[in-house]
Amino acid sequence: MAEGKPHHHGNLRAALVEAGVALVHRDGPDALSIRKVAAAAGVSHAAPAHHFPSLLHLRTAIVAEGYRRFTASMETAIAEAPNTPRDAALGACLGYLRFARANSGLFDMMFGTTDCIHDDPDLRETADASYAVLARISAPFAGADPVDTELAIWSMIHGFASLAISGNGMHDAPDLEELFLRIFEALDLSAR
Amino acid sequence: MAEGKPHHHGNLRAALVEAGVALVHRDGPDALSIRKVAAAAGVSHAAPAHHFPSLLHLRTAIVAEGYRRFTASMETAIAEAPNTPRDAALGACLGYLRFARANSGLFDMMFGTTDCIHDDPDLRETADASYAVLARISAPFAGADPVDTELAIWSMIHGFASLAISGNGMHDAPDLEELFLRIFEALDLSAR
DNA sequence: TGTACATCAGTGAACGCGCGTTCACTGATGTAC
DNA sequence: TGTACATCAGTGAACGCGCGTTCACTGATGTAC
Repeated sequence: MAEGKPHHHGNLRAALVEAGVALVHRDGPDALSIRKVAAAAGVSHAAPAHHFPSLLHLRTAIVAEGYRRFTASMETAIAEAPNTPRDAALGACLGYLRFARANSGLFDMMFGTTDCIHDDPDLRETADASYAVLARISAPFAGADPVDTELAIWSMIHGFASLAISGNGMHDAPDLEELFLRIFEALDLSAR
Repeated sequence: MAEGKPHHHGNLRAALVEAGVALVHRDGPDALSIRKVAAAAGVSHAAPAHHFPSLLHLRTAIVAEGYRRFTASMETAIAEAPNTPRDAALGACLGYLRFARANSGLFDMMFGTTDCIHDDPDLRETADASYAVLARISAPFAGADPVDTELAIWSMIHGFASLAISGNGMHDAPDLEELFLRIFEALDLSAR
């Protein structure tokens, strides 16, 4: 009995984060509250205080979990098409886009103005892991300054994904991934 | 006396929008409330109800005002460098970036998950005017499908601006506009 | 094996706060006559 | 020019709500002996 249900609930902390992710998914970032999350996890509204000193801490943990899933989404898509550096870069972008579309509320918390504890070790670590994926797939195309290439690819997919989930500019696109493939062509990667 | 102070306050509606823009600028989109905006405009908290039936209406008016300033920012930057189609496109992007950096809260409301009355005629009109600027500067580079080119430029500058104001990826950049100039190079515009 | 105890996760009541909205009102404005 | 009146913007009190947080508590767990 070294693990699993060590006390009453059995890892309430993880259950709260999970409930928070679900709540943000359903009702958006602004709907997140300690009381709703506690209710969704089936505990009293005072219970979360034992795991998160404040709402800010809970939000931070949820955003960190977002980065974990974000990284996983990119890695999965990269693994599906690993043939060439270009395929890998495109794969990462498609993983990026899929995560944003499937988790728009979380995506908005991660990259919007929602404030978190930016010093939080877990948040730093999970966010850095996501950035590392982008740096890795950009490396083969690096010019004089690798950051330029990273930012070019990152800006393009981030902008596309953001616009897609906010409903701007692509109202009638039948297939967003197909559309992005064409947009991606406009990036002159090999020349750098 | 056909205009100016027609009744008590003298265009309280505009004053509330202005106060709302200032509040969002100082404290972010989540800080926006009818009561704070009324206080900032120097009226009682019940006064706004005569001009905005609900908070959603006020928010919508603020976002519409955001699009007005956004369009103006792009037009100003385009007018400063009108020599070539490429200069115009780059100018629009710099106007885009400057607006985002100077009005990050408003920018977030315009393109984030903040909900508005999307049917509102004023919002539709002001948002369409912004999109029209992007379509105009993209037109000279259009390939088979003009939307592809618009979206490529738009995704790139939108992503860059979003990442810049959220503090991701460009922590140590001394000059963001200079950095964007280099990123913009990666867009293969003439070839399309 | 049994007992006393420290630990700690979760409870439920209570707090004060800011919020959107409602409502009867006041008083200034502009107009009809 | 003066008077009665309709209009309407703004007031201040009141409402009910959901919120984060605090606090004394309960009761289960795990451990020392």
